[in-house]
Amino acid sequence: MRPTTKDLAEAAQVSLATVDRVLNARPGVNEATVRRVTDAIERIGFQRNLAAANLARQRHYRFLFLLPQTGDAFLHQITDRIAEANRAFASDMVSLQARHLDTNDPHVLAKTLGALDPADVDGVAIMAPEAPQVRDAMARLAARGIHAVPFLSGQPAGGEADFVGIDNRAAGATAAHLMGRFIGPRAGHVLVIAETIKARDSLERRWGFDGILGSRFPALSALPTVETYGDAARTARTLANALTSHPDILGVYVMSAEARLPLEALAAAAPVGCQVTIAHERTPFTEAALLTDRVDAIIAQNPGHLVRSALRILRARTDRRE
Amino acid sequence: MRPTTKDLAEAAQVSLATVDRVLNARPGVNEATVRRVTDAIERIGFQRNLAAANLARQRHYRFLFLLPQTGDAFLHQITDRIAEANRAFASDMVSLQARHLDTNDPHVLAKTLGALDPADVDGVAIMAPEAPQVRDAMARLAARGIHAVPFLSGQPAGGEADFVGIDNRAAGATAAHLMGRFIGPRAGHVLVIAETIKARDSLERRWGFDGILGSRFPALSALPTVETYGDAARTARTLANALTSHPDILGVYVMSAEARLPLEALAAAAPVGCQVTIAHERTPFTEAALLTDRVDAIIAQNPGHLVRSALRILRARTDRRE
DNA sequence: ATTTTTTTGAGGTGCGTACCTCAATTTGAT
DNA sequence: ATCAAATTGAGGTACGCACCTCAAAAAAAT
Repeated sequence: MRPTTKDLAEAAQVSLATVDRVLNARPGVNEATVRRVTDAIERIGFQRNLAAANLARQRHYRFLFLLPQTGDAFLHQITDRIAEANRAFASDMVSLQARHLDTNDPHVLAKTLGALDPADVDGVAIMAPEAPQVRDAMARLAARGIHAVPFLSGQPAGGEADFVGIDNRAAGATAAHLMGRFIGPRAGHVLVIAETIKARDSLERRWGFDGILGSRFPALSALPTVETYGDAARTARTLANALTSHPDILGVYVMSAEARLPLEALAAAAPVGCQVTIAHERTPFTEAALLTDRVDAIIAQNPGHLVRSALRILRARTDRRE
Repeated sequence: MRPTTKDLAEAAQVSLATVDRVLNARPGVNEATVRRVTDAIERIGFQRNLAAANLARQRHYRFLFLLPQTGDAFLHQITDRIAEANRAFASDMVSLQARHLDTNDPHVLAKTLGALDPADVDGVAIMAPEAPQVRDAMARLAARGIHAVPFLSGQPAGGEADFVGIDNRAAGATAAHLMGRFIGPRAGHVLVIAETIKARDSLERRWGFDGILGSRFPALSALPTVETYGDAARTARTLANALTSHPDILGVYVMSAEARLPLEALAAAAPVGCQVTIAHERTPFTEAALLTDRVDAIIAQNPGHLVRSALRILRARTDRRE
């Protein structure tokens, strides 16, 4: 049988009240007594039953996902999975909610974070580009007892190194490897496209990409990142510009999660198969592009796993464990 | 406030005892009354509090991982993660245990499964090649109320389609894509190596590999699968044979989770860089091989995620949800 | 030695559910 | 109408823990 607080009290030769004081770090316990209890915890291998504890303190986990408001396919998958997880984990007393806002505007995001009430929310998963205001707002969140986790994109690991999503530097490096191998011995330029280079994920992918391309494939050189800002006209224009001023573009790396815009612009500007094309995230669009050879590789992450990972980390932080 | 059984009783105009009878499917309730309660559940959005329920019924989850006994690096990572998850989820009343046995011997495995007592174990994750005896043993397990999930390798989806691990057909297809693109326009043979082709994961990888290679890269043809049986001498011999009888081997696909044996044999039999080499699972060995160009690509899965997925599925099944 | 302060114990209540017993009520069969 | 069977209700105890109060005991200060 698993030891309970009662067993612990007996083993430590103290009362249940004292065990409770020690376990929940309440004041007014002699140092020596605390040690008696902690020793006993080790000795009998006591493990707090979190379900019972949460029941007693009526705890429920309320987590919020702050996401961009673009209507892209990958983001839809994420929100679907959030809704699914919300249903699946309802019996575990967790409720998940997604809120869409202009995550590219640090003011809006910081204001939203500032308005969060610890009485309503226990943790937030934030998908937004890095910005000083946001970082400050997150620090203030932590002070108010709301836990925040960078989700996919995001802020530098504040203190602890937990971040939900793939290793973006490694993803960029993989893209470079594939690009170099697929292109082969020819020499030329590679076009790199992002929604905005202000996003940390794009920066990290670019970093990983450049590292490998420079060291392993010196015949290829990557052009400065083209930014789409989610604007079709702008994307078409800058992309056409790049293609005409650099006729030797052998590859295109689309770093942003939403590949549709750049890929459509590319299809309009150049015939299929001229460039080795690598994109991110599996969506109906990228999948179709892969099958019709308009894309040569997709680097994808599983939306369901992403949501569950965020949930797992937020819950662990709320419980103050690991 | 979240509705409780008490609220449900009130909403359905019945007593708590009847609510309990309906919720736990106890006999002796009029059909019309059952409907009254289920309607009320829908109406007020009642969700059973699993933590409280498990507390009351003193439930704890005891799951067992049955793994091969080979000393390979990937398997070590898995067992490490099992131990880690065992620690991390102890406060959630789950205990994980790993047992190593000769999973290639269906008799041993079936006997082990047959000896499992529902009083000791709630669920099992099984990593073993497919075999009729094992499938039967799993069916009998289910009858005794012990839930089983194929882990990485394994049995066909018995009824439900849950399986823990990557989509092996897709992995094989990816390997073929990379192989074809890396090799380029040359024509020749590709060597495929597995520990044993009796394992379903190898079969599925082979299936996916052949599908893509045949349809997309007709210049390449894959040789019959070479089996290592985990035996170094045998591996070296058969591999050398294959290389001499087919001087035009342009690529090697190592399907087994333990790539070390085949890769060492390959290094001994052929100079580095003669063949495009693709393997599975990230281990210190394969990582080093990747960096020194003895391997061109690794298709990997995250051991921690694998273990947590198995845990999540086993727990869901034990709770009879989804 | 007395007072004050610190530390500890004893005991209770409640969280939401499971599971049990016994009586009360309703329904169906004769 | 009578009896048996089926159905429902009322109430209790338990699970492991949090959190509260009040008194008792021990230690420290005077």
